Amino acid sequence: MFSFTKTASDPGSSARTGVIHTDHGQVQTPIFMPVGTVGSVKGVYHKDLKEDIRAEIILGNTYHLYLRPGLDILRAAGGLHKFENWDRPILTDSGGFQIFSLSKIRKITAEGCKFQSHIDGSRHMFTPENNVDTQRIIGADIMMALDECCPGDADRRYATESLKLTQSWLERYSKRFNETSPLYGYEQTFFPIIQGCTWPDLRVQAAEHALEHSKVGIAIGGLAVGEPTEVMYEMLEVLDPVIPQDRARYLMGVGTPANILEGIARGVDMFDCVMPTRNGRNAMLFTWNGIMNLRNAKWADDFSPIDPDGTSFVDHSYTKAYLHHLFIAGEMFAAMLASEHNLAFYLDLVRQAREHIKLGDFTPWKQEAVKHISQRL
RNA sequence: GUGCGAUUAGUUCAGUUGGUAGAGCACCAGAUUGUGGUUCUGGGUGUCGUGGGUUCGAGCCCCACAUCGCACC
Repeated sequence: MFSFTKTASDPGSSARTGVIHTDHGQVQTPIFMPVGTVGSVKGVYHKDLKEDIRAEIILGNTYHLYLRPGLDILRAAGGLHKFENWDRPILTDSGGFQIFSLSKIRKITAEGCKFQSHIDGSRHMFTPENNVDTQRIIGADIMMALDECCPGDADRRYATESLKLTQSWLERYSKRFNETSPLYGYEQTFFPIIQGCTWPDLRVQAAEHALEHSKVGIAIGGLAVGEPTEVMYEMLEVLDPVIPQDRARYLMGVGTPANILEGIARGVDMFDCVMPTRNGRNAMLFTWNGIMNLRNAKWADDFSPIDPDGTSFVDHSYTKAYLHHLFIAGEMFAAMLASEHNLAFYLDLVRQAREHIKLGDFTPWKQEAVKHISQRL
């Protein structure tokens, strides 16, 4: 039975721990979910993802998987889990964000969203109904509702109209979800998404509506899309008391290590972000001591381990000088090592957060940690 | 040996009728938040082969030399 159970809470903040039960196993929260857009966490073996990084759940993306390899292949493969050989939980984003960020030519109507493929320009349409069907075929444990991601600098009028559309799509999505069944023998659930841009009253209204369609969890979307970080935190503080304690809260697309700890302090349980992998491929490494750009010339002759405090085997097997060399040489191994390190760090980050919540000293621990992890090395 | 051509940033090259130099890549930095192995922003790092000459002024015109390339004895 799909469920979320809160297991402990921090006395000094809204931070809490919990467990999500799925047919593919449990997920301890707070959790960070590595992003595996097209059915792979770029450059990382599944073996390492499980044993070294200790990922408990990964993402897939409906927009990308729908375009490639396409629904026929995914159905024939028996769903994404079998296709990519991942037996732990998967969450799929609906593709609403990609339509917002990738497609130059898109037309949003009450019916749905027409868009052109970024690959070949072919024309497609997502509706709440076919988006449910598509995510059924992909077979994610957690499906995300189709929404419109409102830009961070949108005006009130746009945000209001956008929210109305997201809400009507949610009702149709929910209806379709309840009329259909999983295709592969394990249970699926879906998370509605709270929009409302940066207006507290819109956010509250969005949350109350979304909660009507929430069973296990609920997502907070439309943040970290251009608004100041402080505004993002304010929105989380507005939503925290509105969302019942028995729902998993997922802050979509966030963020930096500091963002994650601050999000946890404001009651968020789940995070995903391309930052550890995409920025990792671009030589940015996150550590407990701060952020390094391994392309910088100053690492060229630093023969110390990549990260003496790191939990990944790569942290102790290779030196900064070597990784610097690989980046300058354009070797794909550089991207692999950096991705592995960063994901291991992100998972260690939330693991330690969980431990300190259980110990009851999360708040002072977090304040100290944020100082260190944010500085530039 | 002779003739022709070349020589400008790390590299490949551009450089107006003479007014102390630019571009791509590389390099050096910064950005990146529900991923197109990206993308964007900023930075010029130079004894214009060497030495003379003409000129108010030479990367550019003239002479010599050096090096490289091609062709021909």
